[in-house]
Amino acid sequence: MNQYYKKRAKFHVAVDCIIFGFDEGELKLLLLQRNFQPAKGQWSLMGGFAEEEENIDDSAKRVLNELTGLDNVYMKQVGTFGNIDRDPGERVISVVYYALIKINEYDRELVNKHNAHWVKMDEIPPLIFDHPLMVKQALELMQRQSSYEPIGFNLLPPLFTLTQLQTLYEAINAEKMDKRNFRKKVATMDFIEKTENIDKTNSRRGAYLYKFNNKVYKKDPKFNL
Amino acid sequence: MNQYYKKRAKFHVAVDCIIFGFDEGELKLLLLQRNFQPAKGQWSLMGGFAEEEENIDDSAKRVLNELTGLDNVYMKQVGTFGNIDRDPGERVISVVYYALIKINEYDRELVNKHNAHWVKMDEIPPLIFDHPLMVKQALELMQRQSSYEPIGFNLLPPLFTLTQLQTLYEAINAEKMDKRNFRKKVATMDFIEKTENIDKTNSRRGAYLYKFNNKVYKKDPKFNL
DNA sequence: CTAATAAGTGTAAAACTAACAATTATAATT
DNA sequence: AATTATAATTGTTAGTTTTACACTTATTAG
Repeated sequence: MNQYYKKRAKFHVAVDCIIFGFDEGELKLLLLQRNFQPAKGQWSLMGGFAEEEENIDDSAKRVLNELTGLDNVYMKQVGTFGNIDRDPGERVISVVYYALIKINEYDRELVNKHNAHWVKMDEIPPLIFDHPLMVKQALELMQRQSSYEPIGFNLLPPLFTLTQLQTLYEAINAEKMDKRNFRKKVATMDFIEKTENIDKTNSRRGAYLYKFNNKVYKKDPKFNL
Repeated sequence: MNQYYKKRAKFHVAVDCIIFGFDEGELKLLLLQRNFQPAKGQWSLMGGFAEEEENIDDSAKRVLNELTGLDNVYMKQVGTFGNIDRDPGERVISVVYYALIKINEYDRELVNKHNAHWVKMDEIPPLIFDHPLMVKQALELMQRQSSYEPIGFNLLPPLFTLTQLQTLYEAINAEKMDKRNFRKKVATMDFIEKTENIDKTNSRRGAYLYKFNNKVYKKDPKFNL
């Protein structure tokens, strides 16, 4: 070990994940009702400790994968929570990420094993430690980013109707939008492409399915909703 | 120590500061030409290790104070950089903050002692480790935040002219603005208050000095420039 | 064939943004 | 005392974007 670093304090470092999903027209979080210590029985975010030979971003991916079985998930760092007493057990510095997942794709067995549940944003139970603050900051960050980057599509299936897309953004921002104005705006974004496919799940008439074309987006990456 | 945490890896945790200042119509960073190991002689951000009994936010404040002598400085966490090899000496996880300081108020002796220098944003020398990425992210975050929160005033003296204010925002966003449009917008923000004081530093005629009234802002916190 | 339902569509007023140049107040110079 | 130089201050118009608002269409279940 280099002389220089020798007598510096070292810290436990954890990652915590705010896992967003979109289902039944509502934004939801995947939360644990902890079936393990510490704080067994209480509600918390999914988390885990960083490991010796692992980039922190990879720790977050690993922890998310442990719960959902998913890879290649959109994740974004929210920030780091480093107050001395944030974990009453011992000092732990936590790096927080939010994840956007397609709610049909996760591994139900794993989720059951961890005793995790999807909870609507407005029905979040009391959470341990500073997890409520983490959720608040993650939501605010996600709301802001979703307005100028096309990250919302990570919450939708590959093909989606315009009604689904609008409902998603209404859920994210917790406010209704005008249907005609919304569709006018979408029509200006040529990376949101109409397909020939029609979804008849929600109407007799059926609705055209659209897809997000990332290649087209990258040519002229402007987005706002 | 709690049984639960026992065999977890522990990490060195550092903070690094991107210190913004505004001087001579330009945005600048306070950077170290390191007169200490490691990487002595090279340019870097001001940084330091987190201590055992210290919130991470307070570590950042302490490190900033060690260099500038300043307290009560506006600081914002940019994010945490946790790749295994980001510090070639040994693994160090770094929590990055940006700070906005009034460029007349810092302690010149301390700054000299650390061999720190103000560098224009477009003349930043090569920096060690992942510090260039940190600077890039800090600048982007600060630019975005400065557009919707009144943080720019932290870079100005308590009394400032509209020309100064405009030049500041032009420096932050690296783009010219129209003087009349800028002033029209400022006129709509009643928390930017005209005083009776006049500054004759830059013109024979003199320019009215304005101040930012945070109390008024808090009543109706909307800002965009 | 009727009823029910979600999908799909256009227009006009209002608000905001962007582009543009002359006048004013003052101090230094002649 | 008059002239000059300089930054500060001030409005208008055209263009663009945003908002508000309601009917028609396609389809299937009954």
